[in-house]
Amino acid sequence: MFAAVASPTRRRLLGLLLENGPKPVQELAEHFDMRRPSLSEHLKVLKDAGLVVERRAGRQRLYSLRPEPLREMSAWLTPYERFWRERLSSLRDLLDAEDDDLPDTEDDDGLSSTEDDDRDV
Amino acid sequence: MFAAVASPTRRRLLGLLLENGPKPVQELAEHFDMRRPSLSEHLKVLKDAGLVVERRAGRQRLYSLRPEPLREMSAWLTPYERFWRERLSSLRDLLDAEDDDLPDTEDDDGLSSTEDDDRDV
DNA sequence: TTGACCGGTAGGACATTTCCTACCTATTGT
DNA sequence: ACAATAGGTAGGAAATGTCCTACCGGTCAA
Repeated sequence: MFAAVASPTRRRLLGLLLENGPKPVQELAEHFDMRRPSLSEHLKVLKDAGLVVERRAGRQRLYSLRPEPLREMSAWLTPYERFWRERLSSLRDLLDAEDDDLPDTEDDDGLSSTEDDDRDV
Repeated sequence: MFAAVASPTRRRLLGLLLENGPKPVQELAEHFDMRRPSLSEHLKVLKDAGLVVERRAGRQRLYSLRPEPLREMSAWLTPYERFWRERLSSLRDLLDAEDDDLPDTEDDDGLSSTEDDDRDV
């Protein structure tokens, strides 16, 4: 599922379905500089990932968005969100960079290989 | 960046850095059934995506998590989150399935608000 | 029924990813 | 200086991904 969303083409596809609702393949293909069978393959990947469902309507297939699998991504993200909120990471990056600017032997710190200490900001 | 996170190996790597803090390559490699150079390549991908930073410490390189780029993923997710919360999609899936099985029973009409924008251009 | 249309499948070309084994440089301890 | 250690780089093999052109079956309209 992460792999399905990793493709810019497929993210765009999901975006179109999100904004415009269910659409047949042809109409989706108009938005891309790509032949229709390739789009069909991308849609198959999305379907296998459970991100779209296909519904037959006459001679066309309406594809529509099914965002549930994205909850998994949202859940995966959560602890990282917490991390970047707790640590104010951009500031921490700055401190790390300055730390990197002191290449001399820092014998006062000991350079413990097992743990990095949580230092506040 | 989406591509960087698409790999299970790299997600695991990020998870290790999240839980255990900065680590040298060797110690990370112990958790994988993979040779060290391959891990190095995965770390390079993560570094190019801005998801980790490398800090030289003697003869080892400490890799640490930099979660900021994940905000982009979180932002991308937002409208879909809204979508799945608004539409109670799992219920909708059930109704769609029954609708597909019994095409003549249209006793529900509360969820058909999106069907009108499916029109040719 | 015949043709036009929608869209999936086959399979081939090409690029990218992912793993490996060698090999290299930089650092550290003796 | 020398050997050992940490880890990146080269380049090749195999697997996957992404595009294409054909082609095929299903549906609608005359």
